[in-house]
Amino acid sequence: MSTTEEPAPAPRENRLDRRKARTRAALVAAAGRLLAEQGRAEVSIQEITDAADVGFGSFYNHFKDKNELFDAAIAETLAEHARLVEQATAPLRDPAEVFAASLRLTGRLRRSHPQMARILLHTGLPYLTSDQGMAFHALRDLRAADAADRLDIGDPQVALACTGGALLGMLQLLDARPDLDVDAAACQLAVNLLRMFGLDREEAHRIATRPLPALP
Amino acid sequence: MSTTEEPAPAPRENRLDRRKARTRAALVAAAGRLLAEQGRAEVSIQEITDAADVGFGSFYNHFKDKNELFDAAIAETLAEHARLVEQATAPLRDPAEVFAASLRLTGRLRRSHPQMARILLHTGLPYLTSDQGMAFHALRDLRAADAADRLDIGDPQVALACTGGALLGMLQLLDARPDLDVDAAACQLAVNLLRMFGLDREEAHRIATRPLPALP
DNA sequence: ATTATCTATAGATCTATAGATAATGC
DNA sequence: ATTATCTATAGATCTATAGATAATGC
Repeated sequence: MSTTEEPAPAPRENRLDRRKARTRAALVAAAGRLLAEQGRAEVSIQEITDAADVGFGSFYNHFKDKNELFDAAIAETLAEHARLVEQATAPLRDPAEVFAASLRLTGRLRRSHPQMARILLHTGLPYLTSDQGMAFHALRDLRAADAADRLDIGDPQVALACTGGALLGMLQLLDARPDLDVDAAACQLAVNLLRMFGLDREEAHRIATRPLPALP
Repeated sequence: MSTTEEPAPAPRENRLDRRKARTRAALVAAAGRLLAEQGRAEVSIQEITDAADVGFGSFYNHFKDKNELFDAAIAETLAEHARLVEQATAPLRDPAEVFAASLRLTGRLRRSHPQMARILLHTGLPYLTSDQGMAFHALRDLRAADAADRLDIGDPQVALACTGGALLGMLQLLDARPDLDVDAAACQLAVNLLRMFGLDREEAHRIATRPLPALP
């Protein structure tokens, strides 16, 4: 309403703001932990606030309802996953290798970041058609590899659905069969998808067994 | 306890049994319809019995709780799907074509059997590691094609996870984007997976565009 | 003085059962 | 007489809010 646009309210973060942020973060973290073990419906707000060590009523200072919190927890997990893969694959030059390494790293989450793996798995399929995080980056990588003539992906949307679906199928397999060799399975997933997009068996295998950049 | 084993109690199905079976079937059918639209947690037992036009209390004559009913509804859907694909692919001789046709038919469920497609999608990933229905048949088909040297599937468990996951990813894509060409997408799914298992692009395309047997 | 947190509780579900009613068996 | 179904309800959640308490700002 004022004629001059407020340049920045400059809310000058104070201790109160930090305390509020801590409470919110505790709720989001607790929701993430619980979400890795159970479905949304099985968890009550009371359980979440208990796990976060926060008063029950405080919940409503931060979230309208349970879904809003779970959505925040999932968004955070997806962003963390994207950041992690992004960083680890940054040094790679070959687009096909970026693609393969992203798949292998995500398959290995089962060991390196079990909670994240569980949350990706339970969030699952609906996320493949959203345009945030993993799906967005995967589509970008696929297009890049196609443009560089390293992969032949056909319809990008179908390619993304197949890639993301196969990846989730693998996370499900690793979750259900804890005895499987995670690295070997992740490697075979990458081989399979490289072949899907036109590489021959030997080249796919070569690319999928290159040393994997360490996670941050 | 009796020394002679009862050969068959021969319960001689009477009208009472048939009425009971009808009530049960009405509950299962209603659960299927509701499950295609909403998650288990969002549906109350009252809603189910209303949709089935059955008294609330009757529910407990047939099921211990809501999950038991939903499990029955899902099991029935999966069995129906398996039967449908099984029948339609029975005349085919080439194992690679059986594989491709199964995928295409399932992708097309979106149009031919929308409720079934929704239920498969929502049941989703957990089902890939169970040993009933779809997963079981797909694994059998994959092994057969591998044994006949038509496909090169590598580790069967990984191959199944990739196949089932990609299929579910495609069902999700078709569900989220109703404007897509179902047939074209289903065909491309089949091409992608045939390539994953060693066929070259042209042969994959040829097999994936053969006339599809009609659904029963 | 303000703001976030906490405790306690009312109200809204939803489930599971008890008891009455209707349908079928014999 | 038996069995399934239906209606009604008690008891067990679980959510959302009101009001009290504690922490910080100024």
